[in-house]
Order: sequence, then structure tokens, then C-alpha cells
Amino acid sequence: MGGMREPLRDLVYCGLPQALEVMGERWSFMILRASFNGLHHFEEFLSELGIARNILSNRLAKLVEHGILKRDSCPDDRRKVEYRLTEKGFDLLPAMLALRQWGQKYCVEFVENPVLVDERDRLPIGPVSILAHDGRILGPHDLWLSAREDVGLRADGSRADPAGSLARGDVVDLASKKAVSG
Amino acid sequence: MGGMREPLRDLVYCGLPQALEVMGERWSFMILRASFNGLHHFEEFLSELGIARNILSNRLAKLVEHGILKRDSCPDDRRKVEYRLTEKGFDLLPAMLALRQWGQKYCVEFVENPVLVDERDRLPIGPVSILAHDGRILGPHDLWLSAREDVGLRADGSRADPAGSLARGDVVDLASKKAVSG
DNA sequence: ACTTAAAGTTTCGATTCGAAACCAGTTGCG
DNA sequence: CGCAACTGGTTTCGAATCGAAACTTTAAGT
Repeated sequence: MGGMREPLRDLVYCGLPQALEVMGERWSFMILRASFNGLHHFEEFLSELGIARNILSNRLAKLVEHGILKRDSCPDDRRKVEYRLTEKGFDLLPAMLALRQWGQKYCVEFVENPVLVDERDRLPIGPVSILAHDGRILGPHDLWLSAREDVGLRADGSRADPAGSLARGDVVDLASKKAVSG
Repeated sequence: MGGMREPLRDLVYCGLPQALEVMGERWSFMILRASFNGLHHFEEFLSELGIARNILSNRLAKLVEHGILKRDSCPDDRRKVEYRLTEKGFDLLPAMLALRQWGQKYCVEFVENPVLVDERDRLPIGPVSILAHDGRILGPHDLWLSAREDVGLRADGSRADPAGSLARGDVVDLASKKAVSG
């Protein structure tokens, strides 16, 4: 059997609700973006984002609590506090960019001016993409939801070598899948 | 000049706030996930997600309004209404997966069972990735924010051929960049 | 005609958001 | 030292949002 339905209720097994617990709150992504942009201080976030003081305080605390930002007081000026992205925080970049690119594609008519480029050749980056284990770019319709035991088991019965990726798996559209090959 | 700071306030130029206007609200991503999973009806979403009736109604309306879902009444049973993803909705898959993979990596200890695989070989997909114009996978530290006019202008003064991607650009960390090469 | 199903709407209390005021350590300066 | 200004908060309180439960409406089913 191929396309299964995911158990949506079993939140413990799914990364999405967990991710949304922090990042689903208003301003979290905007604060993250500001961090990626090199802002580090409370008053910087405050004036650049136009967020309310108490909410910013609350969000920063929550982001720190979840290990996305780390909070250090500046040694040179002990009034100041530095908020910096952790590795866990940096790992949200694909999600943030994907969301942003989507918004850019569908909701913004202007051509943006500071452009995100590859440091190597200074050419604009491409779209954030879903990759197969071998690096091919996958579209929404190239995906299939499979029972763990059936990983690598092709429709024709042959079995691919599950050498590569192992730990990462996900959600998906199976209505269209069912039609296509179920 | 290389790493610039993005104008965070000018929301019209940035796709992120636009994207968050819809997807930033509670439940939007969960509804999207359910849609990807093949749910199409109000009562399905209701029982699978455990969301309040009025909120679900509100969110579905907003998702439809923003062109992420389309709403059709079933011809066979005119009590029923079908909510289906549009192309615009499908295009949110990378953002949703990226978020989910992040949550999976950092917040969920269980091995998930229905695994998302490549339809071709039925092997688990890889992580959602930021790609260079030529397909190389880029990490958070391979990015640079460049003025539009300077696209393709390398640090050493040589110019890369900006043949490929043109319309897609983005945000980023420039504090670390400044240190590295500014 | 009566019952049930699907998809909402209404109502109302609980939570969250947001603007503004207030507060507490530092620091800079005369 | 004494005092103003700066930084990063907390408090307060009205407005908006969320959520559970009851109610409404249209369409099948029998």
C-alpha cells in the first residue's frame, strides 16, 4: 500500500505543531528576520519592527527559552543585552526564506532591492526547494507518503537502496496521489 | 559595497509580512497540512484538527480569500463543500515542510512513521534547502545581501554572468557577513 | 413529514495584543 | 558626588482574538 493518511491528531509525532508553538506566534518570524539582518538589541528590534514593548519582551524571552536566540549582556556596556541566533535559530532560515519567497511571488508587485545572493558568485539565490535524497528538485506532485517499512519499495515492487537519508521524513497531499497511483 | 541592511519597515517591499498576514495566524499552517494530506471538508478539518468551529470557519474563509484554497460545493451532495489547494496553496509546501523538518529535528524525539518519500524511488526526501542559481546547496553562511545593481559583482571585482535567476531574492544575516568580508 | 448531516453563525467568557506609563540598573558628565 | 539620559524591561488597562457551546440553515435520506 502506498499513500497513507497521516495521523494529524498525534501531535507528539509531528514537528509542525512543535515548530508553530514558537514560530506560530505573531512577530516571531519578523524578529527572526531582523536577527538574520544583524539586529541584536532590544531597542533596535523595537524601533525597526514597530512592535509593542511588552510583546517584544515576551517574544524575545520565548525565543530564548526555546533556544532560537541566546541572550548575553554586553561586557562593555552592562545596560545593553545582546540577542544572537543560535544554530537552531539559523536552521530556521530555509523556512523563513520559503515563506518570504512565497509572499514575494504572490503578494508583492515591487522588485525588491537588496537582493539575497550567493556569496561565491554574487548571483541571486534560487527558490528554496524540496530535494530528493539524490538532490533532484521535487515538486508538490512528486511526493508520496509511505509507511516506514515500505521505504524504498517502488510501485513496481523493486526496491531502491535506502543508503542515503534516513531520519528526515514528512507530510503530504495524498488525495491527488491516490488518484494517480493508489 | 556588499552586505547591506534591509529596510525592515518598508513592508510593501518585503514578502514576509505579506505571507504572515495569512499564514501567521494560528491554525493556518495546520489547516494547510491537513489539506496537503487530502482533507477537503469542513467537518473533516474540524474533527482531525481539534480546532473550534468558528475559528475554522474564519480561517477557511481567509485562506479562500487569499487564494490558497478554493471553495466549491460538491455537485453530488450539495450540503457538502470542498476546499482544495490552489497552485498558490501548493507553493506553500516548501515553507511548510521546512518548518516541519525544523520542528522534527529539534523538538520531536520520536521517529515518525508515515514518511514523506520521493514518488520515483520511494526513498525519504532530503531537507528543504536554499539553492544557488546553479543548484548548489547554500548554508546560512553562504549568503550575502547585495544591492540590485551589484548583483553578479564579486568581491574580487570580477563579474559573474547573471543569466539564470532574476526575480527571486531575499533577506539575511549581514552582521556575520560584515565580519567575514565587509 | 421527520430525522440527520454539513456547514456555518451567534454568544459569551477567557486569553492575548498593544499603547502608554512606570521602574530599575548603568553610564556619562559636570 | 549628584543628576540626567539610556537600555531593557514590567504594569496597567482597553481592544481584539480565541474557543466552547448552543443555535441556524440548507440539503439529503427514508
